Amino acid sequence: MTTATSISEPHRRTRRDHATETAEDYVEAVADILKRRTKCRVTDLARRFAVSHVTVNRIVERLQKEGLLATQPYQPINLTQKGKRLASKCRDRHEIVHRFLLAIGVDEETAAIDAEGIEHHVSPRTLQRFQELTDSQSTLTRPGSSSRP
Amino acid sequence: MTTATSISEPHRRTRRDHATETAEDYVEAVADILKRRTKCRVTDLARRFAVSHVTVNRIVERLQKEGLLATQPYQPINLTQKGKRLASKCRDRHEIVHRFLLAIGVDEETAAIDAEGIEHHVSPRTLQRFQELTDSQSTLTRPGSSSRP
DNA sequence: CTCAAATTTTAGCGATTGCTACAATTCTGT
DNA sequence: ACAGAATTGTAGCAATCGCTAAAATTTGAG
Repeated sequence: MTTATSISEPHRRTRRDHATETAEDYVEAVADILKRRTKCRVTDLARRFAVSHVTVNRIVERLQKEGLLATQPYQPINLTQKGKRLASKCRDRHEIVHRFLLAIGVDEETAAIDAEGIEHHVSPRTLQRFQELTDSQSTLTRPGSSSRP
Repeated sequence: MTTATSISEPHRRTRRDHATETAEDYVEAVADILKRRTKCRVTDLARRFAVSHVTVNRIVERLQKEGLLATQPYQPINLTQKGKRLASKCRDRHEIVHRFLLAIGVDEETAAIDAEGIEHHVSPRTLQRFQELTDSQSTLTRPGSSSRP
């Protein structure tokens, strides 16, 4: 074993992974917005992510090239089939994480925030355990008494 | 509440947050390497993160400007007091997440990988629940029991 | 319809992180 | 001590994401 300290699998190529996270956040957001309103526009995404519309525009452009989003100049944004599939997967994963956090006694607001950050880093195996433990809500929900409101 | 759709707290300014994650990963790595060997060098970090030594070099330079790392040209890398404090905090958090994943029945390898990704996104409150549930290892460790009730 | 408002796009800047190629320095074996 | 190996630093490129300013387009009010 030449360099078997503990390097192998972990430690992602951050740059690429961050771009992937962005893609997931965006398709998830577009899907969510389309569920509430009739169309999703650059401005909607800019508000949601609290960034400028210019930033959104460029990211949408990239995701279009990657075949996740579809749009025409000055027109609303739609999901491709590929985008819909990814959005659905992300949504499921997101909800499992969110419900799990609630199940172990994390308050609603914290759970919402943490789920956003955690969702991209949960492997299928861990996700499955989250799911199982949320379903069989054995004795998890037992925080000394949920925090103070 | 002007725009209280559900935007407020979540959704970080990714760029800044990613830089912060990198900082945490690096001080944590430097601390870990210094615990095993006598000194930490650029090459060690390049191997660990599977990136080129050039990338490491530039990041070390940035973290030095931020007062987390200390080094001289062509010399090994050390942690400043501030860097040590951050590394210690990250290490604790990392271990809590890791142990929690093991406690809920995730296999060792998956737990190691996921802990790396999750650690940066766990709030103090969620971390506390992780800790509490790991300690009181009630009925968590029960993988494979996918029996339907 | 027409003109102003809202929205979207383009141009251009900076920061961070990835790379290769090459130069500079330190380390090592003889 | 010295030459070659290993390590570290520099130069310069690209991708992603953040911004402001200004141009282009669409929308909407009168």
